[in-house]
Amino acid sequence: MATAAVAPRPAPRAVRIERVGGLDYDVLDALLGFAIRRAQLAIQGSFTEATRGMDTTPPRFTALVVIGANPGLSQTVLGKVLGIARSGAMQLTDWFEERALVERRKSPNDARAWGLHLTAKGEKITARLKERVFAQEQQWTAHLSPRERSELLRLLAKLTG
Amino acid sequence: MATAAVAPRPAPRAVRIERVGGLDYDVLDALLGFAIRRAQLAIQGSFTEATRGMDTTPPRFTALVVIGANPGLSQTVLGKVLGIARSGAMQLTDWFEERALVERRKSPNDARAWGLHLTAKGEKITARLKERVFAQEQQWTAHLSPRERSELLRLLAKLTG
DNA sequence: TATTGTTATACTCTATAACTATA
DNA sequence: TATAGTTATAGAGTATAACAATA
Repeated sequence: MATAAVAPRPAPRAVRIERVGGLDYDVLDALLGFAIRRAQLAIQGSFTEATRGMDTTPPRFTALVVIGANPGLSQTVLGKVLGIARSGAMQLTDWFEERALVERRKSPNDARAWGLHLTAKGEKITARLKERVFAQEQQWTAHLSPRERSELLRLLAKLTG
Repeated sequence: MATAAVAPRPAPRAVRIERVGGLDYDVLDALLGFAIRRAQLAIQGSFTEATRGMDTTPPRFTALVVIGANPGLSQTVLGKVLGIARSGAMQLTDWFEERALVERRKSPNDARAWGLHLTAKGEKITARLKERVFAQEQQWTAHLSPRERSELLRLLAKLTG
């Protein structure tokens, strides 16, 4: 499908919300929602730094991992995993296919659906991404003891059911 | 500035990432980044439900609270609190001013800058939003014991430094 | 009828860059 | 020179709605 080389977009700047000194944050400091939002922006910044030059984003990473672990996945299910509409999952799949990371194959069970599969190149890149993302988590959670880290993971899982 | 009544946009659907049954999430389950992303989407969904009809979003809520607690705040500082560019803080301020929630007043110290202030209407709406958001947090964190909730808050704060 | 993938379209949020007026 | 606000423009990400093929 790719008719021309696609120029990788410039790396997005790492968003870092700094706490503004001398400012009254009022109720925000007591709200879990705000704390999670801050954490999300911070980790997204770390992710961007850790994967710089690899032209990826958190949803792309998630998609590659899930397709890798579930070969033959449909686009509809991919959308559900990511929490986006089918049309978005399709565009994402197009993006991967243009770069030869993912392949669409006819589903054996359902003639309407595609089954998604990583290509050899996709496997390699996914493996490299996993390494980087793990290293980044290591670094990002360096402030926490292993016990705190797993407790945080447990509490977040409990929260989202 | 408002020349015509502004139609409130339709309430955005509450995004809810459901865990897809029978799917292998591979390394994602061990990554704090993914857990936080899930939590962020979930709480954003709850926020949307809790404030339905009030035409707000998490950044808007944050802005109103911070302006309320720090009268005379400049747009530049507002942008820093939210982690967005100055131009974005300006558009947000325009949006508030069109709805008569926030007022720009000349800063006494710096003729270049505006000082932002809540109007009486803005105060009232901010107070109502705080109530709803608190009630939502209460409900959202019902799975957690008070100890777990404060531990989660502590760990997130430690994480983002 | 319902669902999969697709196309077309639109909108929100945010960024960057250049401009102005002050500092 | 640097900074606050502004303007213009652009892009990513995602949504909705309608359609064809298949279930």
